[in-house]
Amino acid sequence: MAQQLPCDSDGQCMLCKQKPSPSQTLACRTCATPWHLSCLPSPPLSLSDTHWDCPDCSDLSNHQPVAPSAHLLSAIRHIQSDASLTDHQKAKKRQQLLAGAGGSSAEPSKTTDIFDGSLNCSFCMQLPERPVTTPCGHNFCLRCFEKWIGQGKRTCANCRALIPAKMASQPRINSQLAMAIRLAKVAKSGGPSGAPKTYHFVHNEDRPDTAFTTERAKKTGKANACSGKIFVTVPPDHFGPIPAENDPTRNRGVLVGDTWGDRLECRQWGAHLPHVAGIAGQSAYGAQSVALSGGYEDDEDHGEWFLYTGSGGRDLTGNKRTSKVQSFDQSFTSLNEALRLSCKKGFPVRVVRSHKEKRSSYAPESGVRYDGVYRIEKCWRKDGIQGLKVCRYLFVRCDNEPAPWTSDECGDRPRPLPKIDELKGAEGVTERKGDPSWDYDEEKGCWLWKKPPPESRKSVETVHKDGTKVRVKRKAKDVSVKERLLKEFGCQICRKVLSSPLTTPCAHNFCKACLEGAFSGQSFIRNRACQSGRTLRAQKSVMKCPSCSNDIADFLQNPQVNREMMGVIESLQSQAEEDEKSEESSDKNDENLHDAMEVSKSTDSSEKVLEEIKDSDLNQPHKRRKE
DNA sequence: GGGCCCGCAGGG
DNA sequence: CCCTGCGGGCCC
Repeated sequence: MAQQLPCDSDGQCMLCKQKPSPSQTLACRTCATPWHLSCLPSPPLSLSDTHWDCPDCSDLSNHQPVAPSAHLLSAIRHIQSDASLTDHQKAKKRQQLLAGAGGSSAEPSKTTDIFDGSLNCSFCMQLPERPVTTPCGHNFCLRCFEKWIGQGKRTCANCRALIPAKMASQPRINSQLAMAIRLAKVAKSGGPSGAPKTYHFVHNEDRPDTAFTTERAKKTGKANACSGKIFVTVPPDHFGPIPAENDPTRNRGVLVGDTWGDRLECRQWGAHLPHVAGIAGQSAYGAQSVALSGGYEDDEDHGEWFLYTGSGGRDLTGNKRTSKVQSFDQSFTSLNEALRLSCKKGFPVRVVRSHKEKRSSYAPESGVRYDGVYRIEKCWRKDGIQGLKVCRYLFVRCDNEPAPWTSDECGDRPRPLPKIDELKGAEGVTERKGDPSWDYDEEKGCWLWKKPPPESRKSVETVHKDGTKVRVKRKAKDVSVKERLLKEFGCQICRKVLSSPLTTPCAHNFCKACLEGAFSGQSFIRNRACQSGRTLRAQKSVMKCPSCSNDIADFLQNPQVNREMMGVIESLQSQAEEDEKSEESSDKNDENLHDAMEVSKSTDSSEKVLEEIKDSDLNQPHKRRKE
């Protein structure tokens, strides 16, 4: 092994004898020793990675009974950063690694079998649920750990090392370990031919930083900076997850667990746009996202559900942007009303958590993280901790991707509402009116828009390299719903409205039956035993997209029906039927003004549906889901 | 760590 | 145009 030496007390590298610049220096998270980046045998992927252990500390942890998956994670990171691999190859390598099969690559021969017990919770002896990791490198379930601390214990149950007071009072979930366990479970259950899941890793290194400061900004850095370019193409008032289709730079969308350094970077990827405010929304339209950043002491975080506090009531005199002290009652106006509207309609609300929330175990250790969509099940007002009225919201998670802190392989299922004690003293309790727009479909096994998402009231603005701005406006065309249904959702083989649509990675849509028919002469599902590169290539060469001739052999290996698209088609078809009925009735009663109005309303709403869908998220390769 | 206070973004 | 806002950097 190459010699490994850190910097000395003067900051000079003991290996190359040079004094590296701060940007070339990396501090170990465990012992805080600085290291010269370019003298490290295996430098971390990113400078902003604050979870880096120096070679001494990672060796140390390796000698201990439990290695907190440091090697495993660095191996995973290495695979993910290998630009020569396709996503599919990466997935395969990860599976090999996590299943303990050992890598064929020159990568660390040291692989950790996650199921060998070494990572287990010392209390329940199972793989930790919501894992927390002590500085001494032992893992526990959050619940088991809290129980232990609740008994007044302050030492590690495994090695008796002292647990830092900060960790005892406020343990934080090791979401990297949660993810590693999740991936390992997938690899194990999926077997060698298991589908490459849509789980992902965050590459900090490919995150452009284009925030800038103007002449008049007196403070340096991002304190008074202008926002950089918005990379995603969803309109600013877009509800719900941000799909791959609206992510032209990466073509992957914003995925649960994506983490950014600060609110400005989070903004650039569209997860939560305001760079100070905690709520994004419009009082007459709804709220799209919220940030949990610890700004309001009444907040209460339980991961899958949390109690959120509205904004306002603060004294901002003295040119302040935020304040700890409340000086007047909050009311359901402005942003608080926007949240209440999202509650009534059952819209999905994106949630980001910031490291600045110190009282939550579910907050990320650093930066701002996207945790998926939640619904607001109820809202009300109550007397806040400071004695004045605050608006309150019960958020419950309803995302198709698993939360960053869980090792469950699948996303949320509808869950019973938690019991909220403070509802007893609440005033103005508001609940949903009618069926929620975003809901769980038992048949399809996922969350989706049961009602069409609200039509965007804004345009998407793209800024070209030369600085010119282009506005992409929506245009309403006077075409029947039926006609446009065919146009937007027609199979590219049979030219009829898609039935059981498959969306290829190249974003072309076909009925399942049509595409299967097109390849009926060949083995449609590749033989599981035939995985050598040669066999693969031989079969690949004949499996091309009928529309664009792109190679779709990988996709055809396990094609999944685009359920979201299917849902929208169904909803549109029923809209079209309704329209037809309305037209019939209006033909009969065309002297009746009221009926005529109803017709125009109805047509209007179908138009809205189509407008929304046009710029929306459906034409993306379908993500795989658990059954 | 806590207090201060700035430009910016967006709602209305 | 004015008001609000769960940031962020700096100074102490």
